Amino acid sequence: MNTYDTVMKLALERGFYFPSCEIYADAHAGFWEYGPTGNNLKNKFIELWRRELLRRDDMIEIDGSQIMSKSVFVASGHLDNFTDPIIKCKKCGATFRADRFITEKTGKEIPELLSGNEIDKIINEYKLRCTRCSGSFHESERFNMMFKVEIGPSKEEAYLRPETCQTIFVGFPRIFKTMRGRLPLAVAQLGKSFRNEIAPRQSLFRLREFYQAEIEVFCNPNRLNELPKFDQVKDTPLLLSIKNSSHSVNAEDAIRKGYLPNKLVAYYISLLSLFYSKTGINMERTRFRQLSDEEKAFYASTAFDFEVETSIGWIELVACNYRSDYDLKRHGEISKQNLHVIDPSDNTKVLPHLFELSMGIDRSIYSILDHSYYEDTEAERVVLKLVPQLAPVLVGVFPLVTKDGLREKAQNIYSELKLDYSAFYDESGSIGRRYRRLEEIGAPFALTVDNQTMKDDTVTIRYRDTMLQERVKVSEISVFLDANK
RNA sequence: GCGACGGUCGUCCAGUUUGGUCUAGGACAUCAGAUUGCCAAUCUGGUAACCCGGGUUCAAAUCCCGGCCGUCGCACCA
Repeated sequence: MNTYDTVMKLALERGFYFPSCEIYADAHAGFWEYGPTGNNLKNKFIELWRRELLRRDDMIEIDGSQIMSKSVFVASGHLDNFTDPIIKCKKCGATFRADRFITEKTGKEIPELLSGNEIDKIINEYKLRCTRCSGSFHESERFNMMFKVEIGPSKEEAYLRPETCQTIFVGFPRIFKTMRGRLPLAVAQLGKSFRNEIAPRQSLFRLREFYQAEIEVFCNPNRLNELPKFDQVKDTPLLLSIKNSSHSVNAEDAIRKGYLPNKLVAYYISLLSLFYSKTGINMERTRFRQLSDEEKAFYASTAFDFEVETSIGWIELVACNYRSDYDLKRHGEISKQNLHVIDPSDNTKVLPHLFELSMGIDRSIYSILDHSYYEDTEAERVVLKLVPQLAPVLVGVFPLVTKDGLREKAQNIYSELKLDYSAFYDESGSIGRRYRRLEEIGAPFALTVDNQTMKDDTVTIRYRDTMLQERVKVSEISVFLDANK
């Protein structure tokens, strides 16, 4: 079994994640649920995100609505660009991207937004047939990857957001005013997004409903190098992949050598890198890869993907896009609102540009599990080497035996700890089995109450990775945990 | 969405070829009890599955059809 399969198995067995609606035969692909263990891990990941990115950089966080009106997506471009024209063969049912198919067969360059009628006309004109079975085609259709919803009895058209950032953009004027914003201003949001993927696959990787954590940095495009706080991160080591060649440089040199365009971009990429290095992901198996023009999203002018190498290949965890003024300009035009703000540093009116960090939470969670999974063949055990901050359970509390008052002593210790730490109590079976179960969900510490505890009020504390134990006074447990969490 | 292959306890697997002996078996996990008392020990007992729907048949886990899910390939991937 490869690591993907073993992680999948562990996820199912230990309650990390599992298919949504799985007891029903009509459950659809692309929907997954976090079980108790995975939910703890995800919550701790998010808490680390808040600490290492939002609080560190004084960002502000909002929580926007998942259903948004049609106009939002007229403005954002998703209604047009998120739609693919497709043609289906009448005979064998094969489906093709209409525009690509025509270009390939006729050599004709097709404008991206050709109407269905025009596509059908060209198909007839050139007598195009299915490449697989030579069948003729149905009339062309459009497949939109957004989920449409109907609002109220009149069924007004609206959509589930395909990316969380749109709520940040449309909320920007009020957020900026009420929070007395100054550029650059970073607004963050954690929430769900929805994409009607044609072929969702590989559990947490290609989902139809998924978590994003997005950070939108509103900035003055004329001041991208005026950023004093850049000095705090200028020595951050970065692995950059530019046009297929790798560069290991610090943030300052990355700018000097032209790999990164400016201090603002370099600053946030550095913060992101520092954040991920604290999640337990092996940073030597990551890279920031600059996207080619063909790979970039329709709104991005410069784009880097933060990628991580897992057992199923290199995976994009974060899209770092310089979106320029694309979004605010479009929302300004369509809504007819003025989205300009004053930059008090030179008293000019400016339509902010945007640099975004668009993080996939579910993929990050998988990557952390993938990099943490460890089979200790010598001790015949499976260990998730999660960093203590992310462990679903921080500490297990076990009585060595249940008699002679050890059970009650252990239960007392557990009661003392459980409000402040993710603690877990277990007295069933042998002590070794309890240790094994605990390390499979990545708990870094186990406390065991034994006979000596009753004499000197100390317990053993066992380290997950080394299996070594030492004694610590019951009164010092919190001190230990605080120092190691 | 197309194609190939697959879907049996929580997990992995046996049974499907050749319909009946399957009231579906095993291992691990899990629960209860006993025992031991610091690393998945032992013993006893228990819980627990044929993906869903239809068809053929005296009889379907097994054959047929449809759907759903999974893996892989193609396509897609803001």
